[in-house]
Amino acid sequence: MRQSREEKAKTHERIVDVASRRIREQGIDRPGVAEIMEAAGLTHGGFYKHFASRDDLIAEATEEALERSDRRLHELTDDADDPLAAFADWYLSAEHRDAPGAGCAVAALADDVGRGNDRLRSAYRRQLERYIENLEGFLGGGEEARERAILVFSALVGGLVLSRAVDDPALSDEILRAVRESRGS
Amino acid sequence: MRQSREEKAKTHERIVDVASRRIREQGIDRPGVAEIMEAAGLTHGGFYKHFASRDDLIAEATEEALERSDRRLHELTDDADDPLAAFADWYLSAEHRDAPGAGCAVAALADDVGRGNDRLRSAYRRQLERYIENLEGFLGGGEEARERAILVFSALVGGLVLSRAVDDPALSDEILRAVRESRGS
DNA sequence: ATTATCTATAGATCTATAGATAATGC
DNA sequence: ATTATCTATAGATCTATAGATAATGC
Repeated sequence: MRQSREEKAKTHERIVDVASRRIREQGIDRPGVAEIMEAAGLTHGGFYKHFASRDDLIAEATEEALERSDRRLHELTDDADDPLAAFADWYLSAEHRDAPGAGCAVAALADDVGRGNDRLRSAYRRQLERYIENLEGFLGGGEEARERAILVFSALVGGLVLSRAVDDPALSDEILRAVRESRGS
Repeated sequence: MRQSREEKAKTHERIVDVASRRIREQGIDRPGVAEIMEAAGLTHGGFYKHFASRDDLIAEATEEALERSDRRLHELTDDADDPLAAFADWYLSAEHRDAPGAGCAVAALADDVGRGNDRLRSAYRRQLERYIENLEGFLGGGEEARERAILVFSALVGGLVLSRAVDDPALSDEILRAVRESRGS
């Protein structure tokens, strides 16, 4: 059942999309090649005609997840009156907390990338820089805007990962609320 | 080469110590039973006389790493004039960033615990509550001290994990400095 | 003829167990 | 006699490859 070249490109994309979701949900180490291929509607044997290795897919999937995070930021803020509020309210929402597979890769993969290879760390740094630049703009630019942007984004990431790790829903909500309402001030 | 009961208890502790360090360095999934036992100076066969399963060791090692984080906080702050500054300065130091295996487990294991089982999440929540209570005290108590404690700790955790994940040393230092100097204000 | 995917499997790695060994402790 | 650790290995799982199949595209 061979597909056309165009179909193959779509298949490739589908594998990367599935993987980019699974690694945010399960971490970089857990999802196996067979699991990812099955979720993409394929058998695992064909995998190596698309990727040189599992590591290669993970790197592509990480890059895709990070770029998707950037597109999300623009969707949320491009037309917003108060872009910082729009972004922070989504970032620290229960919806975002409860759907890591569709959420910010900078938060979901922070610890994994900290232990990862150069390709992962480089993609991660590029996306973090984009986040910081955007927040800097939201904060009006000026003298200490970059420093404040870094502080605000650190609090958002920290609040989100903490809210996901605790087993007490009330505490989890409290964390989201506390960081959201202060908005780093 | 049998050891005494007392020796066995020490061996058990040594295995847990090694594991608590390795999981902070490599993540919860990576270090294998054989690797941990070898680092503890043992062969892997004896492992199951100490633990029911690998999961069981990981849970004990996570609990140990979290409690160690609490002891560290007290060492740093019990005699400090400005306990918040003493804690934040260590938390966001290059030394802490560069030695995750000996550092705060709440940061090193945040994403892993978010994907983990109830035992891990429960231990994590208990340690996070202790951190918050202590920071609340450092902030002088009062009306909004708890909310501010949550905000400050979120920024510390976020700043640390971001500084570890990026591949640019200058940016990494900048993140530590930005969050440290603002101290959540 | 080429190639995208499938079936089948080799080889490596990892958890867990079985049985042997040798020192402890009743 | 009991038991802490060791050697050896079973069984499962995972990455990667080989060869077959069937549709594309020169």
